[in-house]
Order: sequence, then C-alpha cells, then structure tokens
Amino acid sequence: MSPNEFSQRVLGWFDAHGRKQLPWQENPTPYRVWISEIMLQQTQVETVIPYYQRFIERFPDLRKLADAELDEVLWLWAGLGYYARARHLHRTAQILCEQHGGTMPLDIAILQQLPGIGRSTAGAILALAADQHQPILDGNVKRLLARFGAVAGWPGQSRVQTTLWELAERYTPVQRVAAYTQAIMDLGAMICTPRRPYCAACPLAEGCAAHAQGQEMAYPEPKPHRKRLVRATRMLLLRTLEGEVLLERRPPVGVWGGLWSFPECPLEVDIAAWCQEQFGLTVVVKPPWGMIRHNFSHFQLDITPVPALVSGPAGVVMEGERFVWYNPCHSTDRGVAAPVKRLLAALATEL
DNA sequence: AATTCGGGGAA
DNA sequence: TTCCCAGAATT
Repeated sequence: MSPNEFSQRVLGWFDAHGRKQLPWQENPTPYRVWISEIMLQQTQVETVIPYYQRFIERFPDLRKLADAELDEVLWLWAGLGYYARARHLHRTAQILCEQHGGTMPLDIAILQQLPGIGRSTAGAILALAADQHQPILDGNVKRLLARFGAVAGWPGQSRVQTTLWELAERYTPVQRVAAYTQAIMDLGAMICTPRRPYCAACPLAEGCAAHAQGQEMAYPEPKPHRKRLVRATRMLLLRTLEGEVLLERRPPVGVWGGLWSFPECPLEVDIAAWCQEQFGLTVVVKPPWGMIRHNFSHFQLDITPVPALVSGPAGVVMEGERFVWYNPCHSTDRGVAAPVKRLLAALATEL
C-alpha cells in the first residue's frame, strides 16, 4: 500500500469515526497540546481528562505555570504517577519564559532538548498544534505499524525502534498532518487494540501484513522475559522394600523453606557412595526418570528424579525433625513443594 | 542497550 | 495475577 493511500484511508476513517471532542482538541495551542502530551505519556485518556481540566484551569498559560511553586504543580499531579513529568513540565515552563520569551518554540530540535520532551512528544506538539510535517511514535502507533508491516522483534530493542520510526516517517502525510496524527493514534487505541483488534472495521486491513498472515497477535512481540538462571539438581527417591521413601525437611530459609522434599544429590558425585556417606545407607541405584522442569520467578530448576532401592537396614536413618520415611500411598499431608507432590503421586501409582 | 519511574484499567 | 498505556531520562 502506497504511503498516500495509507494516509488517505486513515484520514477517511478519522472523518467518520475519530475522536474530535477531547478537551485538548478544542483550541489546540502548542501550550495546551504540550500539557496533554505529557499527561498522556503512559497514561490512558480517560484517566487524564479530569487532571487536564484542573491543570489548565489553574495554569492557563506558560507564564502562570512558570510562576507557580513546584509543590502546587506536584499537588495537581498527585495520582497520575511518573512525577518526574510534573517536575520537567515546571522546569521547561521556566526555561521557556527565561530564554524563549514565554512562547513554545515550534522547532523540533529545540523542543527535543527541553526536559521531558523526546522525539515523539516533540513531533506530536508540532503536528497537532502547528500542522508541521512531523511523525510520532507512541505505544498505539508502534503497535499499529508493527502489525501493518509485520515488524519482527520487541519494540524495546533499538533496532526495532528504528524500523518503526522509518515506517512512521514514510506514512506521515504532508497535508492534514494534525488530523492524520490524531487519527493514527485513535486507530491504534480504538481499532488496532492490544488484544482482539477489530480488523473488520480497520481501513488498513487490506494492506496489513499481520492481518494477511492471520497473525495480528504476533506483533508487536512481547518483551522477552528475563533469562532465568537454570539450575539442575537430582532428587533421590530412596525406597525401602516396604515402599516407603525418604523425605528430608528443607532449611527454614531459602527455596521451599521448611517444606519436605527428597534428598538432593550433587550432579557430579556417585549416588551410591553419596548415600553411604550421608545416610549410612546401602542402595541400588536404578535408571533415572525423565527430567521435571520447575519454574520460579527468578530461576528455573531442572530436576532429575533418581529412584534407588535401599538394600540394607533403613533404620540407620533416624526419623525426627529432619528425616522421615514416608509412605506415598498414605497422603498424610506433610507440606511438600509442588514437584515433590508430583513425584510422590507418581511413586504411589507405581506400587 | 537495558532499567526505571507508577497508578489505573482490562482481561 | 499480568499486561498495557499519547515515553523520556538515566546507568
């Protein structure tokens, strides 16, 4: 789809369905658009509206904001979050009053140097309030463009970000930039929603690469969850001839603190020798079971269960605070971790 | 290049 | 619970 057709479709949709009654859309001066853009960073429209109205009523222009106490600005901001935004707003108002004659500079490079104004916000101010040919790239537009172009990768990566900016530049028209900018954001917020996008109502569906693949939800790719550390361990299923299995109470602190679990044997040592040394038990080691993967919030534990038969006297291990011979068929609840519970259940059915 | 700032709303 | 939201500054 050509850039011209893209923007024409977006504008056509906007004329019929776009939002045109938002508070900052009436009398969209650079100052009012600036305030709204800052408030709308990472904050939803419905949340912003009452804050915006109070803020504009108290600080109707740049000078009033610059002359105010920071505390009052912060007070009006309370509840919006990201309070650095309020500090930057106040500071920028003072800078503009001292160095720019109390007016908003309509220059992308100057705007971007002001506290709290990055490329997208600067572009939005100039596009919406001055109809300048400037692209924006907020969360809604990122999602829409990532789908339209089937842009692979997580938008948090700088390379993906660069690609999306290039798309934003390509499709931003020269005419009617203000309407287009509002429209592309509205499309992202109302049609190209994060879940269940309304492709049937989308004017861009025809040229949308993700839609063509039937893979709208595959873009943009989610943030890759932090690489969890992988730990591996062996859990020994030491069984007596009577079918009882040895459980050990874990230390009170750390993972599964105080819960009962199987003895864990280091990976590199010989199991039979280790059992003799640790417990005085003579065992016959059997082939290991399939690995069990257990996920914690901060790491992943790969458990290899190793069954072994106690061939000598089991009584050498004294039951008490730390050890117990446990019959897996009698589900006397002992407080065991989830994977241990699975293994106990497997032992019970094996009998 | 990855983290941080944050409260609110939706699924 | 998790994810996401009209992002920018900081390390």
